[in-house]
Amino acid sequence: MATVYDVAEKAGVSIATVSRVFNNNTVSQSAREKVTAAARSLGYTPNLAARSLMTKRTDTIGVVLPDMHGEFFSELVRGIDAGARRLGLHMLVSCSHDEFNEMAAVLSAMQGRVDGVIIMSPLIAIDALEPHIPPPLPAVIVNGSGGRGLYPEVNLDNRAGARQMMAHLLAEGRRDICIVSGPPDNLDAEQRQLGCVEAAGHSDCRLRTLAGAFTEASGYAAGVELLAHNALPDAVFALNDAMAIGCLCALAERGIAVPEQVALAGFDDIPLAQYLRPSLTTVHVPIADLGSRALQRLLATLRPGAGAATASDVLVPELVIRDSSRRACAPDLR
Amino acid sequence: MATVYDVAEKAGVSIATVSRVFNNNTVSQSAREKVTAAARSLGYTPNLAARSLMTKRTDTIGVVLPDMHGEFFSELVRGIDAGARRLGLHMLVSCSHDEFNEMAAVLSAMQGRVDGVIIMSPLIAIDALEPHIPPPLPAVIVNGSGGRGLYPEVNLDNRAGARQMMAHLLAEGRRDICIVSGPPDNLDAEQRQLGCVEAAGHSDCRLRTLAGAFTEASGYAAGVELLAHNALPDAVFALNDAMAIGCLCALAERGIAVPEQVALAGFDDIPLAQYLRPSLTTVHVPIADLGSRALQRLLATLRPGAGAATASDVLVPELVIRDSSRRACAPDLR
DNA sequence: AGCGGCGATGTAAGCGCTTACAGCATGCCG
DNA sequence: CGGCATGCTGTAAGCGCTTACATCGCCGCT
Repeated sequence: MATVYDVAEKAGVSIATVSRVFNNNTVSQSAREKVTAAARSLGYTPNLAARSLMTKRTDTIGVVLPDMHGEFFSELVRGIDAGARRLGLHMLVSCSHDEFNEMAAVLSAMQGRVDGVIIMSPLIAIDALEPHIPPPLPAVIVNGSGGRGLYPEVNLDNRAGARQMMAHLLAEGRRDICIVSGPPDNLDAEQRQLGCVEAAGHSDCRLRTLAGAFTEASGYAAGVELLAHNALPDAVFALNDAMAIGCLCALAERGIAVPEQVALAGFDDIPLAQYLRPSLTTVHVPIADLGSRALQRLLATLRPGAGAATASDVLVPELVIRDSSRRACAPDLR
Repeated sequence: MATVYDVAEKAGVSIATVSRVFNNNTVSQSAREKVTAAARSLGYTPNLAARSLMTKRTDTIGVVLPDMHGEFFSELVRGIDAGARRLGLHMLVSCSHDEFNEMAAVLSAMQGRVDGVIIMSPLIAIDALEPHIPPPLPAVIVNGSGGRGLYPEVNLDNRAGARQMMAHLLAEGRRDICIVSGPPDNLDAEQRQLGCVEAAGHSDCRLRTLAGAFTEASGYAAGVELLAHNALPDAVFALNDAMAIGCLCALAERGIAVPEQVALAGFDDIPLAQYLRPSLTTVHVPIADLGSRALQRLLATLRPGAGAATASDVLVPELVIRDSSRRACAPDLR
């Protein structure tokens, strides 16, 4: 590999000039041309390790995810990537498998490789995690909670989303609602459930809960369970779309008509929610926005004064009403 | 940040000893203990930039993806991540948006940040890309084609998968088959289509093609198109599951019974394919395997002699027959 | 004509680390 | 008891880069 010395020699200038050319500092036009020509002919690329040794920057941001399953994860990364690319930043991605020790390990391994990290941690409470974030490392928490304000957070208002959905179901006249919950200790799941309970509290409806795990299989199981006891509710609100799909499958197999006999609702608005039969009523979560917002926040701490930090860091999801919950089900022919 | 010097001073040893402790070289037990104690109390972490400056390794591998949409991408990354973690490697992820210039830019930006790259490029022909891969950078191509053997490749046998599916549809007695194709220039799509044509050639069936784009929306549009002309085929083979779902939606809306009137098949076997009504017959693609296989391959070139390089680098997908294509549709009650 | 100022360039000092090499005990051999 | 292999440890030389500081023309000014 060619170094600054090789380029300097070939161009007939000093290494400082070469370096300045690559860092957009003041260099005469003629010198700049000589250097670029020499660099090209030698196939020179600055050694980034050496550079970050001097500058103490890596131009890389770390992304720590709970897991890498499904739509949700890819959307988030996409949101972050879009912004990062524009700013010439790279993305170091790792996942913690929702395991505390792994999380700590990942974090300390990122130390020195990244300028900052975006941590998504719906399962692990942030305050337990904080001591494990290497102190000088700027971090932004996405979708976590329980932080003590040490790090900026970007959250989704899961509770508000759940309340909206409940309000909709109640407005449609549903009074016996069954929630299919998320995995234990999952913060998203907890918040969504909380929202449901809140909304139900203001009404005269009956609310039951069935255990789920945010997977299609668990939704299916919940649907089967529901039918086994011969006590079909008015409406089923699965706390994410994957479970709603599983549940829909179980209901359809047994010939239960949705939404005529039971209304069904999900949460997340994954792309194909609208292509199910019946199309799925759900809560739209702007996942990619969550990612790009987190990046903005991180950059605000990284390069103070650069981007105006967004005022709010709570995104409110939006109710999407489709066929699976409509009383008068006029087939939507688009 | 503490450096080797600080640790050395605190531990009463030389910096060489400190370094040796962190690189598992021969150090006396007593020295090792003193150093680890000092390091811990100072919160010392080796500066990785400095380390790679010396060792010329980054312990990071790059992953260049066409895009970051959906299940496919996340599965692939998951497959790579799993292996990388075990080996203490990091993952630098970027995406090229299927754009040639972006791809070249991403690749050159990775230069010096990674020890090798895994490139997935179903749209951009490899031989055009090769000149843009920085020469000293080991690379593995996933799911690309047109390479001139400069880099190892890991491919999926899309053709074989499509042939299997066609054989199945023919065996079920379908004779008027409509393919919903993928986006133009997409290699996966081309191979799958080729497989279909091959299989049809050996039979007396009629084969038509409708343009698609691997999205739910394009599948839906294809379904609408099919119905508009009042010329329903025996079977629809969408070249990926997303389109099959869109198509199923269109058919269901018009009251077409699947599989009674039309058989429907997809390709990919995304997790929820089995939770559709009817459950979707498809071709199972071991995406995560593709990723981990690529990683193995990359490591074989990175650390010669380490892992026995896998003999084959073509994965054959597997036919998964579900309800959407069965003649006698006994509802599968699981 | 001489001088202050300014922009372009070169020199050299590190950034924090690994590692070749040398030095120094120690224990064993003849 | 001297000599030598052996095992730790320290010294110092970089890895390739950025950047403070010094240098040096050169211009425009009085």
